[in-house]
Amino acid sequence: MLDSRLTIIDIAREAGVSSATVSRVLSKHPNVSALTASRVRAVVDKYGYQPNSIARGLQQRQSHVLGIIMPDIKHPYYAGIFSAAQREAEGAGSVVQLYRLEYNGSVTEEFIRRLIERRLDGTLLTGGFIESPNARELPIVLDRLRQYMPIVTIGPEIPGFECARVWPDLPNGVRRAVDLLAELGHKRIAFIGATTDTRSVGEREQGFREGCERLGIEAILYNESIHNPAKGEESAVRLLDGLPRNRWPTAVMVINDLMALGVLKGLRTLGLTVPDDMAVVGCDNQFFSAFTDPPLTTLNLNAEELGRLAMRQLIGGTGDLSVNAPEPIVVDPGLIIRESCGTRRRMAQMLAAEPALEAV
Amino acid sequence: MLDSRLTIIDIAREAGVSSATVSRVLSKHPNVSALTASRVRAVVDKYGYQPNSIARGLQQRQSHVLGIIMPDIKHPYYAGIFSAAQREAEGAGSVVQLYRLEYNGSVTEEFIRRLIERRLDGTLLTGGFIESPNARELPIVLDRLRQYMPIVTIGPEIPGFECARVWPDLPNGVRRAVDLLAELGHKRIAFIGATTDTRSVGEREQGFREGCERLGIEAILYNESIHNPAKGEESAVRLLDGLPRNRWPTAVMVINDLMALGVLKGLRTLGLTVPDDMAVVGCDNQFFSAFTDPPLTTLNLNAEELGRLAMRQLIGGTGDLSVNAPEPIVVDPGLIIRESCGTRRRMAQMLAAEPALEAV
DNA sequence: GCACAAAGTGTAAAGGTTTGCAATAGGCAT
DNA sequence: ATGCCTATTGCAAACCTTTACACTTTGTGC
Repeated sequence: MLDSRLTIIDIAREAGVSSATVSRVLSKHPNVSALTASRVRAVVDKYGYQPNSIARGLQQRQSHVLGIIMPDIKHPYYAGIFSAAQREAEGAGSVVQLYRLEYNGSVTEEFIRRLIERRLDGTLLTGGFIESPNARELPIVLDRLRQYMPIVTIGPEIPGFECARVWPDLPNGVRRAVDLLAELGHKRIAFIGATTDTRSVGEREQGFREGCERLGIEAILYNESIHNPAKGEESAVRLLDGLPRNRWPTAVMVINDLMALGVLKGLRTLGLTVPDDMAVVGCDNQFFSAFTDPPLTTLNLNAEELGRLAMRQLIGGTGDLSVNAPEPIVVDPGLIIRESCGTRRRMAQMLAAEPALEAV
Repeated sequence: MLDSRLTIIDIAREAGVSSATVSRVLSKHPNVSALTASRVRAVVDKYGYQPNSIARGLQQRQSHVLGIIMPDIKHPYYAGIFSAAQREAEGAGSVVQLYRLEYNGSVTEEFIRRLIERRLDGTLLTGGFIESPNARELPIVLDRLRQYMPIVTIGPEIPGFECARVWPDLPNGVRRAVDLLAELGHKRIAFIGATTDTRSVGEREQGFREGCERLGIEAILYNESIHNPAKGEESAVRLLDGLPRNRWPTAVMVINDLMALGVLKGLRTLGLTVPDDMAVVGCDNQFFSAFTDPPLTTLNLNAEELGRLAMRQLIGGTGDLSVNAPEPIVVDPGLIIRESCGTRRRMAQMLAAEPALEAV
């Protein structure tokens, strides 16, 4: 770890100029003669000198580092956001740091302390913790954070805290899925995975209720706050076991694809065929969803689009305190129609009628 | 963004002490009286002062930032590594930054420049780009990077570059899977997804060959360098189409679970039943793998374990240039036996015989 | 009372850049 | 020649901490 100690002053001395000049050469400042520039660059190359971005950060009072707060990078939804956000930041010459905050965690003073300390240029915030309906002190803590850096969130509005925001319009997406099922002739639809824990789940449920109500469809809500395959399997079985045969739904919407995977398995063990005995619609469009048996109709939340747009806002300075919170950017989930929801023929008709639907 | 300008000197003035004392209070230096400490802390709290870690980093010549270089955070394997590494770093008071480097990218001067500039405390390196057999200049570039910071890699050895390393022992894992298939009576096994692109694939293939050879099993290699579900489906069909019925394998190993998902689908469309007509074994143990139809027998690469161990090395300073490269830490992939490889009865016997096998 | 140690605190330098301002030099019109 | 303008460069302060060193108190053992 030798030449890491090489400073701009060493380069300046060697090139016979002042450190100011070297700095100007390196940051492509116009006011420097071509001759000097080339001489400086030669010395820089000769020693392989790399400017110290920490010192630069101190001087410029910006770190070119952006923080991303999310619960679980292993979840493909968050991974998609993170990936796209990182790419966007990279394009702007910045780098991203991940700050993990568990699903059920809360944004404490101590937590934001870590962010402030780092003097980040901004923070992108997403995950269940900003959706908890009983996070009373959340707006206060976030206000404090905002004194130090711009904030952009991905998700539903945080009551009492206005900021730049990108919003996946889940109510609309789910409503659209309900529309599809109605078109396919379903009159009684179940919703698996309802919970009051987080608002983005609440939004799906809300979209479901509204969609059903509007079309006069009987809505059956099945509560389950853990949304994994195992619980999906269990839920499917319990839901149907708990109903007399003549009250069974003919279609189920599942809160996410992971859980839908389990639902498919549960239905299979009950001897039901999807979609003939029961249509299934998921939510998330995970990469395995096109390869379930049968392939899963689902909502595409456009995680990468969300991440890209949010990061773009952050970099563009829209998250700045001094600017009034702009209207949220709405990202409409696309409905991805595969086989789990009904016949190919019907699909083809739908696609012809509404080109907005995506088929994959 | 007001009080972000508050410095340690302001606090010192307000508390009637010197900045040195404030610094000592904040970094819990012992030589400071309880009285002074409490007075300083009161002022700190009153103004909500947060030390500037950039200035600290400059002074201490360490950033408490660690870099992670990997191709694709959306891939669950890398997400697992990243997640565990982040957690480990967080525990040590550091933070991680993601530097993306595409699967087929190469570690250029320009790329490491970005890392050096940031004065990271260390780098964790993993992904296909360090496995490319024709990356001639890789050791040179990495040597340069190492002059600035410790490096730990996850994966096979990089020829010509010694460093701390965590290695998922794929040959052994695959060999073990072959053993299992042999035990189950298979005499002809295909391997789908062979390629010469990256060495970690090569390692799997090598393990497969060796395993088969040792047991006198006929090995059929099917080359395909793209490892996604669609290619899996196609590969399964082509493999079997290309062989006379009496030369068909009775089992296939697939390079990863994602591709195996497609293989399952391909076999289904061919009218074959898994595992009765054809046993299938994947590799990765992705979270959907327990919910395919039938559930997939697979190798668990222990991504999180890999990430944790690598980061621990990095933090522990084992990646330091001055230390000779230690023996690599070997992580043995666990064989996860589900239904896609054969009968439950046989499984139970296996499990009883070798407790090292994991069942999920 | 004295020598000495220990504890607590302050001073100032250092860490590596960037940048406002001043200085210099050269070009050009007068 | 003179004065002015512009292009180029250097000087030095500022960014905000940490820490080696020095100094002052206070306490202890004799």
